[in-house]
Amino acid sequence: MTPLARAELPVDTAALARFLIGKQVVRETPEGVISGRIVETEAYVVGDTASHAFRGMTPRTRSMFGEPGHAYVYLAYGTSWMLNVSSEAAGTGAGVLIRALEPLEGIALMRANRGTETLRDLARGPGRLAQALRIGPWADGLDLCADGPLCLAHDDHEPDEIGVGVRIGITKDADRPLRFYLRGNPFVSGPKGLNV
DNA sequence: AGTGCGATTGACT
DNA sequence: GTCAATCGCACTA
Repeated sequence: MTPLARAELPVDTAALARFLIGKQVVRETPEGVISGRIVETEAYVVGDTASHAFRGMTPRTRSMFGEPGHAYVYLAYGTSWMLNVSSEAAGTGAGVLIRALEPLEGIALMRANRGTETLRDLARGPGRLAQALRIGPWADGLDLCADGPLCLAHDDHEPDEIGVGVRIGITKDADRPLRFYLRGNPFVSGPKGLNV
């Protein structure tokens, strides 16, 4: 398993969000490897009022302002951890939210982490994804382009058709087409009809 | 120091 | 379909 090289990541946030569709997230735990294919992402771009980075760097968002290809992990609604990939040049705050995975390896571990047997529910949604991979605050700032407990990787799978739509669950800047997903993939989150 | 509010989820009608 | 849980953060004063 070779991590994605930082040099091959598109600098532009929306381009990176699209690029990451079909790539893999690989999680190495003491119990074994967990991996999944990225089937849904959202871009939080420069100048985006929906982005946590919009008002400048804060203690929480510092990872969005570092080198690209690092994890930005935060807690949403006091209940769910979110995994993002930092984008743009160092000093610029932007990132890509990984919203859903198609489980590949370590499915038994994912079931144990999630407390459910339902394959479709293991990593469909950003909070579920983080729970399935046991991603928490420890991963904030981690380099995702290096060997380690969590990284991004290539996938040999044939590229499917990528759909574009509006982002889910936000109120500000809600009309921008910054959500990317694999058309028709059953592991894409969101209300029915948003993955067609 | 106080307060309002989410880049969600799961339980329930 | 509706709705509460839950808490760290950023904004106001």
